[in-house]
Amino acid sequence: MGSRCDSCIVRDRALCAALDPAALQALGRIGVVRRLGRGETLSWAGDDAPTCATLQSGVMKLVVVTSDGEQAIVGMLFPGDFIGRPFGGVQQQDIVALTDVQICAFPRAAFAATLRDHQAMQELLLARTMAELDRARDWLVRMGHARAGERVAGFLEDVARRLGALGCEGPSAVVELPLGRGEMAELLGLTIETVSRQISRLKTIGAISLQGTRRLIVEDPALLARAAGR
Amino acid sequence: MGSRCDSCIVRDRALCAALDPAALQALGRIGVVRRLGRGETLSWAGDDAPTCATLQSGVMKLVVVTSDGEQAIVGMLFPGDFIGRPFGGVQQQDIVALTDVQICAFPRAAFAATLRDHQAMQELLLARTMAELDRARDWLVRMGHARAGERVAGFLEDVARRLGALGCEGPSAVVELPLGRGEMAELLGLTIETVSRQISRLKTIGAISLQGTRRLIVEDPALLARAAGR
DNA sequence: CGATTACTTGACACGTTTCAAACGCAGTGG
DNA sequence: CCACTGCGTTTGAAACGTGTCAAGTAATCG
Repeated sequence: MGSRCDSCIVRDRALCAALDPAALQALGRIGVVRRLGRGETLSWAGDDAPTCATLQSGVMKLVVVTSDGEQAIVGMLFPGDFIGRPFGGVQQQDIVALTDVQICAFPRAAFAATLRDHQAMQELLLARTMAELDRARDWLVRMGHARAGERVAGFLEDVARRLGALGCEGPSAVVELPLGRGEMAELLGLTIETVSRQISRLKTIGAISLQGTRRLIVEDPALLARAAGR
Repeated sequence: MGSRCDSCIVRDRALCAALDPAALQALGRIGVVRRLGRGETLSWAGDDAPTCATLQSGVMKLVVVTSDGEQAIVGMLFPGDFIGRPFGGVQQQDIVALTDVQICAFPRAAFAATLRDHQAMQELLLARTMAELDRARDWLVRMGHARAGERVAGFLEDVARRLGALGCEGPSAVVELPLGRGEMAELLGLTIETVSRQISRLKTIGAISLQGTRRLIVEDPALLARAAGR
């Protein structure tokens, strides 16, 4: 374990450590900081997506509209994550800010050129994309085999960890949930009502508590993990 | 085992078209053909996976063992698909042959070196990995929001298409299913019984018929697509 | 403060799982 | 050739969990 795990700081450090300064400088020259407010859409599914970017702060979601008109969230982006298709291909999802976010945007052609000049960066991007694939497959297992209670508990655990609040300072942790109940339902393939019921259940067994509806306190991480089926 | 392979990825048209002959020659020099029988495991989850490979013929599955001891199939590999982690990272799934298969295996270090020498190949691999990610996310939507009937119909449609039998010759098509009912259940997050019932239902409405239990005939592709919810 | 939105809780219907049994087919030995 | 056995598949009945519909409560914003 060690220091603050998995938070954006360490992720950035991993990126920095793996890259030589020249590569970072090259990126800096073509990058532009952009801010989006909560709810704003960075790009739409089917767009030619002329920009790539890295997420610097905040949380975003990847959304697809299903054939029956419902929205399904197929992924979340946390600080340090990469956005875009440097070598072509169409982004299949809308990318929407769940909180106020700050990104560093790169024109696609320029970003691709920078990748070509800096092997290590391209290799890192490939390794990350494969890691993302593993994460998507983990969710696939969850969606296929986990009951509602396990999905909700697993999601809360995941968010707490990826926002850096879990496993860092003592037994309990506080997180501001980036998603409302409806969005959790879209992500987990459940209904709002079921999500709400499962959260209530986690409260009654003492795994978590809430301040308002969005501030989550993980009272008993072990209990939460067990509810998630791990 | 296995012999030299001069045209390891010839079956992969897209790859060939995108790559210059020098890159293909370079791959041919380091690649070795291997065959696996149905049921054999190429590599286990957690292995350091010292080889990369492309699948030349047959079908393979990616399997994870869940915490409760069940197996879940999180992906399938068809001819032309890539296997492995050229730049490190641990393969998180078992890779098992569903049929007799033929692969072209590359030592990881040598494959990585070849990628470094041939930019276009590495870019292609990245693009493919991102496409694979999209496919995993499509399944994620299915697993989250589709009913049992839609999952089964969607799966059959997908297999028929990826094995090249659909959309090629007229209205009906014949496919040898690479998975038994139990494996379909593992893939779709259902039980054997439910899969069986849904297949029976697709027969009664005339979308498909069966010869034995594994030879599938798509009688009405449009009807099958509608049952899949598209 | 009221209006609007988001969340929670309850009762019932529906679909999937679970448990159980029957069926069909391939391989084996009488 | 047939009965027997083992395995995968199909079918049936009941239990369970989640979705649906409806109402009530808490939070947010003007």
